[in-house]
Amino acid sequence: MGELRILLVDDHPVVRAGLRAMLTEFDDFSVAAEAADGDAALRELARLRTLGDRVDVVLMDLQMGAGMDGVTATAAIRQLDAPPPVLILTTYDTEADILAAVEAGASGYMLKDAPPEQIRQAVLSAAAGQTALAPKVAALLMSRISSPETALTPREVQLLELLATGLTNRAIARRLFISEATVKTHLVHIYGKLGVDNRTSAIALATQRRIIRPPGQ
Amino acid sequence: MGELRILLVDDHPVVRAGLRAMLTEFDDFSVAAEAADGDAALRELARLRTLGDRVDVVLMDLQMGAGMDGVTATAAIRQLDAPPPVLILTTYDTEADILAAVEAGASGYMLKDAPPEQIRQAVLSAAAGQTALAPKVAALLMSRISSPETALTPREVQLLELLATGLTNRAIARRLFISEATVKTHLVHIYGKLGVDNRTSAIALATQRRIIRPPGQ
DNA sequence: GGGGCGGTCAACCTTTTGGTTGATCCGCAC
DNA sequence: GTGCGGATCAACCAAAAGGTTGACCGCCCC
Repeated sequence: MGELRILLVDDHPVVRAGLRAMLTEFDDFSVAAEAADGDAALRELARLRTLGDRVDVVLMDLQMGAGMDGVTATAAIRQLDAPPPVLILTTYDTEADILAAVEAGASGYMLKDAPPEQIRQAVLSAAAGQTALAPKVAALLMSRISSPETALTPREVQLLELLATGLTNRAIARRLFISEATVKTHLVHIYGKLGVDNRTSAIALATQRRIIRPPGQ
Repeated sequence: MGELRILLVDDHPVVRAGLRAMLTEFDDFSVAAEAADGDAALRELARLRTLGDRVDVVLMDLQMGAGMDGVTATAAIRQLDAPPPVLILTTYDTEADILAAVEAGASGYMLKDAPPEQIRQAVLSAAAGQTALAPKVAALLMSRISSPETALTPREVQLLELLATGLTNRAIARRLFISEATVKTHLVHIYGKLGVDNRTSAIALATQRRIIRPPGQ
């Protein structure tokens, strides 16, 4: 089938240059186009299609400084006719990121610290319509489906979000029109599920796991 | 003086490949060696020196998955005889990172989302013994010295970082080999400067103002 | 050598938070 | 209709955090 045509999506010029160098070192890949965010990726994809140009794999970062993020872009790409497979290549292996990416239709999830050969193999797998997961990612998914009892309820997540803005129990109670006692009850449940025993580590852990956004967007 | 010899230190093979490609595209730079963490960087530096090989600039990431982190490595390099200038190239522009790097003896602080030309210029400046700061970093430092009464001291920033990881006062005290009383004193000062009155809002505000990185990143 | 500042510590008190037990109400599933 | 889980609330106690006052030391600067 000749060389594989790749669309690189990453907001860092350094990373794009690295992927380009790494993939084209052996000549089974070529870079069809580059984009710095999701919007640009969609534009490039549309442009290439009108040119009759092929894209076999989209290599997509998740964290994009500005513009459309990787998950949204992935979902948008999968809405197209005969969409190319999207392989996520990112820095973080957090639960929420992975779940969101898979739900959006990604066909793989690799980490940037992977050795070049692993990344090349993943691109090949994606192009062949197979899925490719980094070992760490696969392990995390397995451990998660085996322990659903620690999932937070929507109300608990809402509490956690207010907690992270720095509100006291009383302030949270007023905000939600419930009593302080109820807030405390929710917090105890949250701490139990997260395996912590105070609000700051709850915030730290929930931020790490991408259950909530870091304070300040 | 011929081409500049550079030591690349970054835990991501992709990023190293990108920097290599980006810097050697025009032939005023050449890569003397690469390292995936601080320990390896020191080893490479020693090895190159015994070979009589020159290193004009060390290009260093701060967040290194395993091994010695960038700040520690920078400090160690600056302890050497006739140390090469160390240019930090990282993802985050938070006050804590910047202060720590400058204190460790870094001669510049660039962000990975910078355009290639800016990075090349920064490397040239560093090699010439000048300092090179990304515009965002420079702006942050300026705003800091223009309002010194509300500026946090390095020690206070350090406390704030530990605070954000979810540690209790006692745990912070043990970590820093000081008493709990001292921790509380620092916290009162921090709250006063930030205009808050509890630890969670201090974390929220400090994250928003990019004084510290969001927990777990 | 005096003054300011950052960092350290102690004692004391108030407020907030954490943890437990037990209870009511509601919606949904079997 | 019985049972279960989520959400609500109260009372109580223990622990942690917040706030104040005052103190000492080392360092740099004028």
